[in-house]
Amino acid sequence: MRTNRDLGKLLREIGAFLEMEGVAFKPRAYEKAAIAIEAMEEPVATPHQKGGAKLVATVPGVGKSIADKIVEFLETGRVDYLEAKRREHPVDLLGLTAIEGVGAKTVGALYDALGIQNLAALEEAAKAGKIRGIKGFGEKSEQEILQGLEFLKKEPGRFPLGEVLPIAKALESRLGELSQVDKVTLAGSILRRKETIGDADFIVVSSHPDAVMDFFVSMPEVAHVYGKGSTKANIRLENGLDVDLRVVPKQSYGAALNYFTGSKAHNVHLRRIAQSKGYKLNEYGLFDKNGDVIAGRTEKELYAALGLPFIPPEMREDRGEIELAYDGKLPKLIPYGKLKGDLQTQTNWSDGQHSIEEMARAAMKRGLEYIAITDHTIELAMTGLDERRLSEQMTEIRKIDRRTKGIRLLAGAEVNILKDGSLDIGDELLSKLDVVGVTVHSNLHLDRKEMTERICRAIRNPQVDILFHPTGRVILKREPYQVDMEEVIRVAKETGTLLEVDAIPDRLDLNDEHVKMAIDAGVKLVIDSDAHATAHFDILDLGVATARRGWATSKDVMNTLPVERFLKQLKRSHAHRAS
DNA sequence: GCCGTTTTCGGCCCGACTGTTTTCAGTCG
Repeated sequence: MRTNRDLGKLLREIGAFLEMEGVAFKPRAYEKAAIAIEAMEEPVATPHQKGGAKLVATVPGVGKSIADKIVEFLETGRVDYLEAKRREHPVDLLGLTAIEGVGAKTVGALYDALGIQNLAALEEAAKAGKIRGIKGFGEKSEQEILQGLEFLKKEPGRFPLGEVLPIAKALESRLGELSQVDKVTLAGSILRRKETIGDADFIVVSSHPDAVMDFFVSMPEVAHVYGKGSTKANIRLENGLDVDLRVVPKQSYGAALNYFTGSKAHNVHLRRIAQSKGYKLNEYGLFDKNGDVIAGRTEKELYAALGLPFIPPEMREDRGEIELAYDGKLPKLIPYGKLKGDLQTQTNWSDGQHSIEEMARAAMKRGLEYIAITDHTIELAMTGLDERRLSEQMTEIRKIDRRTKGIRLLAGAEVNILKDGSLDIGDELLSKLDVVGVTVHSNLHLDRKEMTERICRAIRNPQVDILFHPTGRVILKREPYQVDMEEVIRVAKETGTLLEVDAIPDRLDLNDEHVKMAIDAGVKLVIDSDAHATAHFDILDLGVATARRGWATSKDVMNTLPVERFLKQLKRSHAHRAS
C-alpha cells in the first residue's frame, strides 16, 4: 500500500534510524514531514501526479530531499535510503520502540551491547538479567522493559479500531462492486466498534461464491492465504490484519450476520432465549422443533422472532442489553453524524497543523455549527501558549469569528493541570474564555490517591467546563493514569463538569465502560475530535461509536445541542445566573 | 533536512521526569 499513512510510517522509521545514529535535527525534520503528510486531506499521490516532486515539496515540512524520497516510494514502493539504513542497523526499530520508554537510542545501545534485534531477543535478555549489565542501564530499566513487553503482549495482533475501520470499509466497497456479490456486510467486532480489533469479518451473499473467493484471495495486498473453500476463506493482509470472508445463502444472511457479529456472550444469551421457546438458533437461522425456518433473513426478523426489538451492534456485549430490550427499555443511542459542535481542536498557535481559519472551514465542511479552539497552554514548554499569547489568540478568534459566516468559533484552551491540581493559566483570563478544558500532561505516574485529588481539585475550579481525555490512556501503548474514576465522576456530577470522550483513534478516552459509569451517575459528556489538522474532524464518529458502546443517548452528549443551548449548560453559565 | 518581515547560512519547540549517575542521557509530550 502506498497511502499517506504508510508514507508517514516510513518517514518516521527513517527519522528513528537517524535518531539512533545520533544525527542532529534531521530526525525532527523527518518526523515533522511525517506529521504533515499524515495530516493531508488528499493522498500525497495527487500532488505527485499533478506536479511531481516539485509540488510535493510545497507541503510544509517537506523539502527537496524528502520530496524525492516520497516520489521514489510512490513510484517504486520502496526507498533506497531507508533500505540502506535497515541493512546497516538490522533491528526491528519500529517494533522495539513501540515499548513505552524505549527510544531509538536505547535500541542502538541494546544492539551494540548484546546484538538485540527484535522483541523476542530483548525479552530473553531481560529475563536472563543481562540488560542491567549494560552501561547506563540498571535493574529498574530492565524491569521497565519487561513491563513494557508484557503490556504489548496483552493483546497480540490487535489493532486500534480507527486504524482498521477505513481499511475494512474500503474492502467492503471493493467487494460490493463485484457483479457476483449481491450483498456484503462488515460483521464482527468492527461492526460492534470495539476499540481494538483482532480480525475483520465479512458476510457475503452471492450466487457465484467461487468467483468471489477467487477475487478475495488474489487481491494485491494479500500476504498469506490460510484457507479457501466455497463458503469460507481466511487471509492475512500485508499490514498484518487477518480477514475472514463467509458466503451465506440469502435466507441465512441475518442469522449469519448476527452469529459472526457476536459478541459471543450476547449470542449465547440469545441462544438460551431461543431454547426456552423451543427453538434452535445457529448461523443459518432460527428453527422450530421440526427444523422449519422461523427467521434468519434479516437480523431484525431474527430478534423479533425472539420477542426482542433490534439491538444495535455496539450494545451487544451481554451487559444487560437483552434484559432492557425485553422490557422495551433500550436507550435510543446517539446517532452517527449528528454532532453540532467540537470542543477540542488545536491550531498552529500550538501543536496543530493548520490555522484557526482553516480549521473553521474544515469543520464547516463537515457540517459542524461550532468549534472551540483549544490550544495547549504554557506548561507544555514546546508548544504551549502563555497568558499573553492566549489572550492575543482570544482576540484573534473573536475577530475571525465575526467575519466568518456559517460557523461559530469559541475561544478556549486545553489548560494543564499541574502536579498539585492547580492550573497553568490564571482564573481571571480563564473567565474570559468561552470554554475551558483541562487535562493532565505531566507527572503521569502519581499514585492513585494523589492523582485523583489532583484531577478533582482541578475540576472543582468554577472556571473549568470540561475534563479532556480523563484517563490519559493510549490504546495498546500506555495504561491509564492511576486514578479513581468513580470519584472523578462523582465530583464531575457535584460540580457540573463535563467529561470528554476524545475520539483520537488510540485514545477513545473516556472508554465505553467509563461512559456508562458517567451516564449512570447523571454526568453529561462531550465528544471531541481533538483535531490537530483539518482532516481529523472525520474521526468524530469513532467517539460517537465509543459513546454508543457506553449506551449514550443524544441527551447525554452536550455537543448535540445548538451552540447557545450548549453554552447555557456550562457550569460557568450556571454560576453567572446564580450571581 | 527544512526554513527564512533573520533569506542561501545558521538556526532548529524545550522542560520534566526517570534512572543512571555525581552531571547526564534518553524519553516523552
